[in-house]
Amino acid sequence: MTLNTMQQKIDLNQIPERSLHLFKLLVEHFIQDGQPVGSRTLARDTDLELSPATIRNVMADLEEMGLLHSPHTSAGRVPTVKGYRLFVDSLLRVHALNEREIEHIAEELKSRQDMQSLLQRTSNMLSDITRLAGIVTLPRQDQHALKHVEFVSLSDDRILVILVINDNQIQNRIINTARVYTPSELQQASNYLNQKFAGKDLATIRAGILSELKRMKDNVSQIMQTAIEMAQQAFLKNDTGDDFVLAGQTNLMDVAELCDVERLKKLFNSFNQKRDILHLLEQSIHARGVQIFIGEEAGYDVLDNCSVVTSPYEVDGQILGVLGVIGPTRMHYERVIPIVDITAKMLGLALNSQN
Amino acid sequence: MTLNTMQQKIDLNQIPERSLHLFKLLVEHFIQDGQPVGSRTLARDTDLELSPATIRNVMADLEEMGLLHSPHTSAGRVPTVKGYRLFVDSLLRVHALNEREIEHIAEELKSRQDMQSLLQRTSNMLSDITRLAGIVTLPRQDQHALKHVEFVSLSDDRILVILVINDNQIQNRIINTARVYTPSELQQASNYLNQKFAGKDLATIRAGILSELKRMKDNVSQIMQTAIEMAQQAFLKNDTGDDFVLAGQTNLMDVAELCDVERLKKLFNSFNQKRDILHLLEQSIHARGVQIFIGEEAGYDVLDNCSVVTSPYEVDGQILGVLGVIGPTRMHYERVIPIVDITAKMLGLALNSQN
DNA sequence: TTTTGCACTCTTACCGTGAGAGTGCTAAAT
DNA sequence: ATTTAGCACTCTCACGGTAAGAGTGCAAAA
Repeated sequence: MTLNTMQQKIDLNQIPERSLHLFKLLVEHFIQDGQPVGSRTLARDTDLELSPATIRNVMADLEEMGLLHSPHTSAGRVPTVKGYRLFVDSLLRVHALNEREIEHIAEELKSRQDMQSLLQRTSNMLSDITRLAGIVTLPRQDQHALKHVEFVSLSDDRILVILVINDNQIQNRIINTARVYTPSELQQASNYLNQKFAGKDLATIRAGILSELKRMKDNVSQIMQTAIEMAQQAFLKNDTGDDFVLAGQTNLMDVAELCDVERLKKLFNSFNQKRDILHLLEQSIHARGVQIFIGEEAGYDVLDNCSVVTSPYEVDGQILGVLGVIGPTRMHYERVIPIVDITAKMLGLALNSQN
Repeated sequence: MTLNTMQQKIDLNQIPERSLHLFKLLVEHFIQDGQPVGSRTLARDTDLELSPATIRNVMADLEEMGLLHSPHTSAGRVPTVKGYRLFVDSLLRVHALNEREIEHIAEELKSRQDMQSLLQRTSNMLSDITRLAGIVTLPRQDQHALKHVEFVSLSDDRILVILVINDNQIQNRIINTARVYTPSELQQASNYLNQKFAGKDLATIRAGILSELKRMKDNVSQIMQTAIEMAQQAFLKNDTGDDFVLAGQTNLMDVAELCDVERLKKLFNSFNQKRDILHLLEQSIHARGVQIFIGEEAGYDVLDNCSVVTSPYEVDGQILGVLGVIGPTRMHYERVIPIVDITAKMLGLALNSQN
């Protein structure tokens, strides 16, 4: 399996077979142990019978093309971002996971719980088996169907709204009201709303509420009026800010190239602010299959030296969200990619079986 | 305001006034800039007209008593854990917060929302104004009153249970059932349970359910049976593991004495596992007022070089949980202590006003 | 086109040195 | 009996020099 290219600046045919082979070897070597790779090492490791000098020439060419880089005169070479791109898009062959691993993932995801917990668990699992940071976005709820709405009076002017969305997502909100509502009013209101809106998606419901409000001037049953008053607040778009779950951040502290407190702090802060990471993830929500962001390619400089491997997850062909893994550019892509891929699929299945 | 002592190994009267004065000065100096403090510096900074040599003698005595420590021969002195203890318990005078600060805290806490969000917000605020890590435990729910229970059918064998506890805490659980329940069955069951158990605390309810189960053999109305079946699962004790909210961990990355990736990793991991931290916090749940844990005093070696300042928060005289701040032993106690103190009180007020 | 040989560069670890900071001790001063 | 001055001592830290090692690039030979 070879990944489809995202941006193809390099013409594969322009590069001799042998150079590509050596390049691939070099990247693999570097991913393995993080040290710049020199010509001697490479000569020893390949079955091509070549002298270090020849390999030096090849490496010089590759450097010219912008695929490699020397930290300094007498260090070996290290892949550039462009180099990683080429490697990942055209050279890498991922291993299929063995059955035991697949089994393990399936096992981990099959428990029957609400969606939030399931996603949390997925994130944990991703970080555990990759030893990197796992990330899973919560689904946008707009396009999903309301299953049930319920009101509970908390105090004179505070009402708890419970929205059940799509059979497995539960959302609680508290709304403040201008007057006291009796339990039976609330009961009737929720009956009315459930009858009218259950099964519709939230965006539609919001629109529906507005049109009801207009009609209300004319013929107003008391029940309807209460219901609509409630609903107006209850269905307000709320950006919880709680848009993804992250796990295993501490795994990143083991990675040598990120092992600088300043850098780590910036990275962790951007995890907390969520904004940048969210932007990045949104970019991949409509990609088919696994997508890979390398280093600051995407323009977020906190992600310097980091790669993000993502895949959307879906139920019934509808994309709900994105999951993936954040780690150093120097990660074992051939292992991480299929893990992300399979996990996304399994999560889709797990969510589907809940209906 | 002087804090009451927790363990008093040092007899204050055994130490000359002057030594105490110098000791206090030294600790304050060290807290200020983190460098070991030498005799010259101290001689310069005090208004006592003493030569460095005299001060050296005093310092030697203090070291003898185990209050100070020299990193090496020709460094200045640094407080030991025992030294901090003395400082915090007997020497420190905390500044009252100025009105602007109190105002700010009140402002931050007065929004009317559910308890979980309020606690999250409190934690954030603590970390923001102290520039350290803020922590707030979620209340143990056993002793609190059930306000309302509600069942929603999700699919044939899955039912959503919504528990409203104490007017402001909401808990969702999903339970699996052996057979299909109709909506009206669920409705009747919840009516029954609400009528029977609303206002009682969860522990009592669990006990009540057991005794109902026994009685059931005799006279069984269908409704009751359903209700008790549901309730049995619904009120199972669940340790969510989600027992405290932490904020501002990244603030700890600025602290020089923790600025070692290994150490930070251990610390963050213990935050994630929650167990140790929770144990520590539980120790202070029945203390009156602010309590301070210094370094590995409490036996958790991840907290080496860290102090934890806590205070329980309460509503109507009943302690709900604990909040506080985690930072380096070298923190500005005279500022942090009143912040934690006031925040706990304000949080109590904020929670109270919700009823 | 590939290889050999070689000079060159850069990093890293190691060592020795000297300045600076702070100590402890002894003897003198108050 | 304290306090102080004087002084030798110790330890850290920053600096510079050196030598080893790794890897390069280039020119000339194969």
